[in-house]
Amino acid sequence: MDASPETLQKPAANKERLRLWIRLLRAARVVEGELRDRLKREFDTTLPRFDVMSALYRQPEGMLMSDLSRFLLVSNGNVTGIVDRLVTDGFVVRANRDGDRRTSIARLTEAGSARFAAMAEAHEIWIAELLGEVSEEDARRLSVMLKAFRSNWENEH
Amino acid sequence: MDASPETLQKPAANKERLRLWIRLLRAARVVEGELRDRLKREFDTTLPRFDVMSALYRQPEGMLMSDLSRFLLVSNGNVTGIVDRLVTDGFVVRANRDGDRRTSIARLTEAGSARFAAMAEAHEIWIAELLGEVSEEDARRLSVMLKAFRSNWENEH
DNA sequence: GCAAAATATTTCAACCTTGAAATTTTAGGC
DNA sequence: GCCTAAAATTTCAAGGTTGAAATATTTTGC
Repeated sequence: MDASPETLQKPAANKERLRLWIRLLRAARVVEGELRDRLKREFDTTLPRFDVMSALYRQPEGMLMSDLSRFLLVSNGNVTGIVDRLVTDGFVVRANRDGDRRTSIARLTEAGSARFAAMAEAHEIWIAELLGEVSEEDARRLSVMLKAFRSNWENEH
Repeated sequence: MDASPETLQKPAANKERLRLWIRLLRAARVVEGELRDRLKREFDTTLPRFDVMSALYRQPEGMLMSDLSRFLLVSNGNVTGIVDRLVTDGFVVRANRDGDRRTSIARLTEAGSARFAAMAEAHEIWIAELLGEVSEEDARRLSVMLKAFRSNWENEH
């Protein structure tokens, strides 16, 4: 029926979307900033390190560097640096897959796994606290909406 | 009535909040990444530069460095660097307020203002495109929710 | 008036981030 | 079996980010 491209939609709707984006970004920054402070204070670590450990925690057998960067939506070079530092700290080890000497599989050490478990527990409580005023119903509705948004995006790109 | 702290809420609700946070963060990263690419490609600039210019555009008489960093939710030192580079590029100038030689007011030059106007126009179209599948009604509802979240946060901190 | 506290900004080291180039290794075409 | 293309990662320069220390200036208390 309506074949006009997205940019020719009702102008008021586009203003509303812009407002939504700005507020979403600010809310995300507020929460991220608070999480960063707490991770630093309580566990002497950073959000990027937490993210990497979180990804690895769910894959005990480890992840390729490229899978890690794709999953986290960051560049390859970025992951290299973060993993390097986690290795230095003894939380992650690198191995090769099969006989392929190009690949590098990162996985948590026991110390890394234990450390992440502690952080994840605190993290969940922090989020519950920070998003405490969002009702369960709102959270569920919003969450579904965002998942749909992501799926759509993935399919198109 | 119920005086239990946020962390003692219904566990299922907390899981739902955690899921919401993770999805919100990922959605924000997808959109931010796309905006970064386009700003780089079309205007040879960065998101932080865009943010600073956006803030200054709304205050033609300029902003204190500290107001800028508070508004953008970033550190003081951060703003110093970004403004330095915008000054080098001829988009921003610094001045002193009154006789106070501690303060530094940054404001857009004419070139900066013209450049931002062009970027803002493109930016609005991009957001309309990227969030095109969010209905106007959803956008409004979500937007109100996020504003309430922010207001609450500001009052508590 | 002056010393001390408060205010505004900058500087700096460490880390994060990207995108492009370089490196190393494997796979494919012939 | 080679040679070239493809794949996986690392390296690197430039910029972004924080938090703490340093600098410069103004205000306050006395």
